[in-house]
Amino acid sequence: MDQHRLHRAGVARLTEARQVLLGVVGRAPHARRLIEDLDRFGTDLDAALHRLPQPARGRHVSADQHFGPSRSIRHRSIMRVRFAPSPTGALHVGGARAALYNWLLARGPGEGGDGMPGTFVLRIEDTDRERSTEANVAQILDALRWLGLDWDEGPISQVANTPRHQQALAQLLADGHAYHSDATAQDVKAYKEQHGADRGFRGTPQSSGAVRLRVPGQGVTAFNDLIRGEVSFPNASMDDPVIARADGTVLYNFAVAVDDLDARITHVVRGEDHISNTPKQLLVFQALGQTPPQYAHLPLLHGPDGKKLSKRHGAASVQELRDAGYLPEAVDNYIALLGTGFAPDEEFFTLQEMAQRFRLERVSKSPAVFDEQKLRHLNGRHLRELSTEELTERLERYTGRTGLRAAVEISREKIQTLADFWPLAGFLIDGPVDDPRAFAKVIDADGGRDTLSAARDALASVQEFTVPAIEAALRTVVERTGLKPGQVFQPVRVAIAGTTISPGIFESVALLGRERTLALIDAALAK
RNA sequence: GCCCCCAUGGUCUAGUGGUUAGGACGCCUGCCUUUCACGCAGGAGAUCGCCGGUUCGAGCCCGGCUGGGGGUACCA
Repeated sequence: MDQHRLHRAGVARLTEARQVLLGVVGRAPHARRLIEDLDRFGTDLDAALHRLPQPARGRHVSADQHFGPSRSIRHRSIMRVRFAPSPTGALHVGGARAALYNWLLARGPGEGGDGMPGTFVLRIEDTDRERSTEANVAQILDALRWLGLDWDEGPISQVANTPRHQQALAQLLADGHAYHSDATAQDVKAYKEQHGADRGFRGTPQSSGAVRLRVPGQGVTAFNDLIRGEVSFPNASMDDPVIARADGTVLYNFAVAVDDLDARITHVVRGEDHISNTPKQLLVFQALGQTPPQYAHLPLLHGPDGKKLSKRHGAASVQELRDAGYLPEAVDNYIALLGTGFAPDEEFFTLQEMAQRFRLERVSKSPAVFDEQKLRHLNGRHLRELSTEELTERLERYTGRTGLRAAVEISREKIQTLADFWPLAGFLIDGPVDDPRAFAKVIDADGGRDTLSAARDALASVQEFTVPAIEAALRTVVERTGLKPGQVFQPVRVAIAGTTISPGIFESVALLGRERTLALIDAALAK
């Protein structure tokens, strides 16, 4: 269709196409060749257009092996996406975001807004049998559930698909798309020293050894990344990748392609660290004679040092975030924000709202730095959205304590994470904490004890021990002494909480009750 | 080294040819006030990485450069 349009446009457009080529692919060798072709064929549109690949996304071009979005895929069926973590460790926030984006895609209004629900497939990439563990699998599933990211199919174990992998491998071996080779890493290195660093390794077929995929000597392997646009790799610079070990077990780049094919995945959305794996997988699809899915590579998440986020940057796993008292709602909201905007002037969203608004093509191309401060802020907002019942439940689960409801009620406006609760309100349940500095500064200070005992007397004579009555009594002390409110309230606070941080003082006193409050004040005065 | 990707205040983003470059986090000031937090009202902070080009006009288009990142495994 695009070719026809070009046809109609005539020769004049050829010059423009040349310009586009120059702009888009720059000085890549294959672009040079294409441009030369265009120049050589001049007005021979048919010949030139034959070489001119399908424009994708309006004006991107590619050459040779092109795997762009084809209309047949786009409109053929519902979107099938997958998240495929390898169980070699806990679920990282980077992985969590990849899972989230896939989930948003599947739960969203559908590609092109056709309203069709998508399917979210969960696959466990466990072909690295050295490092994969069952415990990690369990932990990853647990983290996904906690985040509220439910899947429609799976978890599928990649190793369970071994027979199919073997069958596909045999096929490639039989039709010459792959060959055995016992070349070692040293052999590859030596090959490059001899042929040049930008020369991909090409082995010679042998009767046994690992299996390598044949990469074409010429041309490029390109694809239209849904986030980045055209991405292309010169075939000549790619090594023939090893797709199966000498013992016959398959490797990642081969297994992924076969599994994505079998699961009829339509969109592969994953981290940018996979971008250079894509041509290898594309070549597997091609060797198998199959149409590949569309790809979208997410920018990586960085730590404050600008490097790929990892354990050394602190709370980098979902479990750690949970332990730090963050809410799944906030974690989802925050990591979704790291990479795309949902609205020009608002950032607070629920999963459902994000699913409605999420657009793959709007995802940022540049890496984002994980900023815990902002997560805290968002967490506070989500926390305040919760009903007191719900928040109490979560807090009781988090602290392992019960009977927190009343304390939660008077603390909820003052905490940003679940972890903030106990340091603020724990004294209401377990009694005052020990903070000698606060005691010295507030009670041992000039007049501290006098004020405190005046406050004690006032509280002792309150008729009904309610918040308004308590407040009235203490304010009377303020008036009578001529002190500032804080000078009266702080000693009481330190007496009952042990420290200067607590929920509202009247509320705290009321919750503790007269007996306990007076006892605590007496104890403080006696200290 | 080689292949690939990226580039708007400290951080996350909006902005696709004409804007005083918008919002959020953080920071600062004031209000509220009982500590903390919330809320409200203000403020500081960006030569839109640099240099060219196209254009009457460029953060937006093109090229080069620089910088950053990813990959470079018989790991995933």
